[in-house]
Amino acid sequence: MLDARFVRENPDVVRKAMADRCASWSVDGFLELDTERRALIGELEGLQARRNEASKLIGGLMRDGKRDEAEALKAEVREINERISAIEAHVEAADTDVRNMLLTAPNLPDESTPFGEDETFNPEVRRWGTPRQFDFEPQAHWDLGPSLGIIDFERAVKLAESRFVLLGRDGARLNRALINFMLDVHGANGFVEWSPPALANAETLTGTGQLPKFEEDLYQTTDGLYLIPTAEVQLTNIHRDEVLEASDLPLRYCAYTPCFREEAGSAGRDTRGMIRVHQFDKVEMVKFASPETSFDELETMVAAAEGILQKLDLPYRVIILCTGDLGFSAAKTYDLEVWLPSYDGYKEISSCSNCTDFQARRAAIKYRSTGEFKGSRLAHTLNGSGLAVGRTLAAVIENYQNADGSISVPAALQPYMGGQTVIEPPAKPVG
RNA sequence: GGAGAGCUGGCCGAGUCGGUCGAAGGCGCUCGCCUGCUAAGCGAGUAAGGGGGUAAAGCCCCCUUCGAGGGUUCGAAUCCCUCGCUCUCCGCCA
Repeated sequence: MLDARFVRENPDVVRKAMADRCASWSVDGFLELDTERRALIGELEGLQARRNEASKLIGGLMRDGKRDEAEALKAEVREINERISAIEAHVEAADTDVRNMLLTAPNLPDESTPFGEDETFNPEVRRWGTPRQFDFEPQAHWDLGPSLGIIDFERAVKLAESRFVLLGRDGARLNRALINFMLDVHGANGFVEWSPPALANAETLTGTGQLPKFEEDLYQTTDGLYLIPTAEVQLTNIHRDEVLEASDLPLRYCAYTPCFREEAGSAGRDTRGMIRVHQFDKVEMVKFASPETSFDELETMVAAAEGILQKLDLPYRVIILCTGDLGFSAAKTYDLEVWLPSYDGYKEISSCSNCTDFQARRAAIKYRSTGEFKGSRLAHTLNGSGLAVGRTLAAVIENYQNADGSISVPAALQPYMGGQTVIEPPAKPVG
């Protein structure tokens, strides 16, 4: 959420930010609602002040036994109250209008976020590793997985519907190995591990920005809870309505959770394999930082995500999202894209963002510092995948495949696979 | 699911025959004093959100908030109703 006062005082800055984002949020529409709201509040508070004053007088008159004068005042206050309740309804409506509008405004891009209309303008920052040259025709994971008996798309449809995945045998074990490996690496880097609920309430999802604007992307339960689309939601909201100590910052958290997404509006995209599915595993990182250090923390968060890919020896590149491609809550975002032979290109596997005070304002996440400043300030929140496990699994399968249809287990994962070094094709066809 | 107790400021915790209570006291914190150092001690200050005033930092005025919402009243942390959450006991259960 943007600061209403900032929008009021810097309309041109916000206008430019929205234009850069190709967002349709109307600054003028907001200013109009905001002005109306403040006028109504002024009117209401004037009446309330008079009522409070009169009530105090009544108290004194009653004590002094001046009943008649008190009764006259009471009658006056009754009248004031009628006017107050009439205006209150208007103020409430104006409050709701302003808040709703503010809740649908995306974050302001940081000045270091490059301008661009869409993803084709995202500049590449760096590459790591070299895509492997195969001396045989490499298979896509959606072919290789089923033939190895470690991914079963057809039965997943039977169990749920399309865009779900059933992992089996060494596929399930490899998936679990990846989760444990990622958590261990992040833990060694100082990220505190959590295991949060997979369901979240509306307030939580509003705090991180999924609600109210993106409800159609979420699975909702019959009693009003939502399946989390990412652990970012829970990790960030851990400190909702809290005041942190500056000396504790930055806080570095991580968690493994399943993630659930409706993928509304992406019909026809990435239809094959486990790249875009309704449920996937992810290890997520979240940081709480002071405004002074948050952009440095973003760099080290990207490095932490890169560390996983490097240890797995998977080629990748880092891009920075331009203004037109930036997510709703983010001021600056780096994407990590892993090399996928089946796509003959790089595919997003991690997204690391600094949301500055945008989520903190929604979720009331503050920090205080004795001596440095009075009161409390909004913290900055950051989040990043470290990494999307399903896509990592697909990348491992494709990049580590051998001519005989087997898969080598990356060295970093072997300790998590009981020392196993290769996943072999089954002796007889998988049934 | 049944019964009971509770939900107050950064934290703990007073506060019910409704008024001067945004709220005693304590802890913590800030500033100052004192003390070879430290600890202890002394004094003052210290909730959040919103609206307005001032050129502006400071500052000043006002409104709202004692789990949430509604009601009674001139006036509610205090009375009534509904809901949520926490705790204890019972039942059930991975």
